[in-house]
Amino acid sequence: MRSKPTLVEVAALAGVSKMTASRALRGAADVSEKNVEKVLRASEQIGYVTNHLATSLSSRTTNLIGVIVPSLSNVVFAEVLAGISDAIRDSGKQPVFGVSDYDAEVEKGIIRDMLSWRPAGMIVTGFEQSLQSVKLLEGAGIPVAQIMDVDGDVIDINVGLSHIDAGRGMARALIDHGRSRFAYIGSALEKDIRARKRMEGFREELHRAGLELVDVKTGPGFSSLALGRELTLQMLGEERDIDCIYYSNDDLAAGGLFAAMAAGLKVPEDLVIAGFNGLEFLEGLPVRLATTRSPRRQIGFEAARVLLEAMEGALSLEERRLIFRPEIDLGDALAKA
Amino acid sequence: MRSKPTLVEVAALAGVSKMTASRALRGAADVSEKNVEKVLRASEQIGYVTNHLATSLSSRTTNLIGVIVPSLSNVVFAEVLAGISDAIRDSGKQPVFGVSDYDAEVEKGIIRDMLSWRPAGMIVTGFEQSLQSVKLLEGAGIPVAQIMDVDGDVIDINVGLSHIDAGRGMARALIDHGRSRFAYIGSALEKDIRARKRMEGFREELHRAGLELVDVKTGPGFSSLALGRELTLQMLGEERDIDCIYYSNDDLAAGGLFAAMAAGLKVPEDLVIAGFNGLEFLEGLPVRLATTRSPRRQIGFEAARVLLEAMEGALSLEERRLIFRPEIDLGDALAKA
DNA sequence: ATTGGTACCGATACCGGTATCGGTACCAGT
DNA sequence: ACTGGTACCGATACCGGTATCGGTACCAAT
Repeated sequence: MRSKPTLVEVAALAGVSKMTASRALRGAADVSEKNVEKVLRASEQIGYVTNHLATSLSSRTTNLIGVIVPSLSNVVFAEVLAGISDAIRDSGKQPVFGVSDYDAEVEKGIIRDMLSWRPAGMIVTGFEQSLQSVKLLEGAGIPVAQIMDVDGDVIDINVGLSHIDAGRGMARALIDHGRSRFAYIGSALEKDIRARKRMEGFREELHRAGLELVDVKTGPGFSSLALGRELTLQMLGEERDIDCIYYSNDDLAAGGLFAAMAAGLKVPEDLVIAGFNGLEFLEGLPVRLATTRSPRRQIGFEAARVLLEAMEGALSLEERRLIFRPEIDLGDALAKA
Repeated sequence: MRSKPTLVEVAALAGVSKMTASRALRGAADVSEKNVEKVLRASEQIGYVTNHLATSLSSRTTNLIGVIVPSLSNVVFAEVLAGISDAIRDSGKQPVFGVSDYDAEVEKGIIRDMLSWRPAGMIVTGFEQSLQSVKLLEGAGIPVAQIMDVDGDVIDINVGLSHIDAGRGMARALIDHGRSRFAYIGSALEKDIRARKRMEGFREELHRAGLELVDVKTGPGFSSLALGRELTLQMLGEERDIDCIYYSNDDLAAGGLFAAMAAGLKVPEDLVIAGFNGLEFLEGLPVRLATTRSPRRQIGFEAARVLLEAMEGALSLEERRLIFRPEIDLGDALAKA
């Protein structure tokens, strides 16, 4: 099988040196119009595709940006990735995605793999990197952004929101709304550290108000409607007279809504249901649930933007931190306060 | 900034030639135990990370597999990617993801970018590649898998299901179930070719039974609960006495369910709602909707598996085709037939 | 005619690895 | 002592580009 054409072949066809061909293809200066023309035509004709391996090795820079998220089955991260893509669209940079599955060991492997391609920058989720991962990232000599969370030790760049605050804020809002018998339902808290932080913030704020969680139920696996429904049915069956349930996310909360409906409860009158994320699908539900809108797309966008800037010139410490304030929305509960 | 350590530095520290260091690190033969030991220790000590750019350029092979999906906000593709990851986990290969946003031009750009890294194989979604894309892929001299769909011109490897058949099958099942006044609700049909194929298969089968679509509504954007709800409310408002709506996917269908509930209709007794995909979240809904289960994770897995095999040895034509039969599930409608 | 500047071009030396091939050392067999 | 085989090692030549630097041609100014 004939292998792919190389630059020398293009150059030969165009009747110039490979150096001139290289310049022409890159749109560099110091090439005559005529030759640019010839090279482009030659390149087109034999279907030349640049070999980035050689380019990057030679120039000692790549256009790669490594991005690691914990999951893709969660739309949240799809939106983060979309934000990142938006931000780097016209930069000539190229994102490379990896999924860690909420596992620090897996993440370490991905980081190693990615660094072996000498990316120009890295974006990782949260602060749960293993010590080795941190060392790898620090040693890479490239800008590194940690996103989504802000409660942790920053390696270099940090863009996100405080999940502890998010939990506190929701608790505050719900207390102000007049609720008093709170419960919590979550899943995979051992892995989803940010969900746990929200729960802890929530509990803390309750505590400050002299309240506590009447009941807590957690289940295996990640956010799923069915699990939320299941756990909620169980909880409601125990007749603890709960008037508000905080869920670790919107998916579980929606499942909770169906459970409440099945149990004949009015939402939000009898039971306020609060989730987290502010996912779009909430708008299609029969009831507007309470939630905290996380600016996930923006987080992706801004993280990538700052990363690009950091790749250009030096940024000050505060330019490397971006903290978003999550927006609390009580949904239908607000109207009926 | 000191740049990353190279192989020669490892070799120097270990007191061997870089060739020996190279062999030791790769676990190749022809190196004494003693030297392997020394090299490994030296490598560890200075934190050596192999430079894949050089490795791949030199060896003229990469461990990269390019994967292009149209969207990530659709869980379906997240699951496809998960299947692919599973399949190549222990192969030493590394997936690289790209998102085309259902745009053939964007896809072409991504294909170019990916090919410039000389991947060992490519996986693309559907058959909607531009002519240029096809030429690029064919010229790359690597195995190429087209997934999800099977109704089209195959470049090399094909793993998926027939969406036309899926549409036909659902129509057949619903007719057999006793429904007769059908409507269709979909979104972004101009871009989502597979959804359109399902619709056409559906319509065709109705036609064969002497029936037709009483109403068709489509909206902008992609699958969303809110849109499904909206369009369904509109449709129900027109009082066309519809007893079954086929949606382009489960998300819209779920929105349709809420609309039906809001309109006081009993599902599935008064109105059968049918979607597509068999997403997990259906299990959390108050009613089991009708749907077609697409084996998306398997498709990803098998496509990657066949791709890997194709990279090893030659595969016969039929080994390069895998057609899954979608499984139709009428949900609660079945019980109440 | 000489000088200086500008525009353009190509030879050469890498980038950081691996393929290849020709040693050297050492031991077994005769 | 000589031969042949095995185990191990390193020099060298690439892979396919780009950085660098030193030309050459040509024109304007002196």
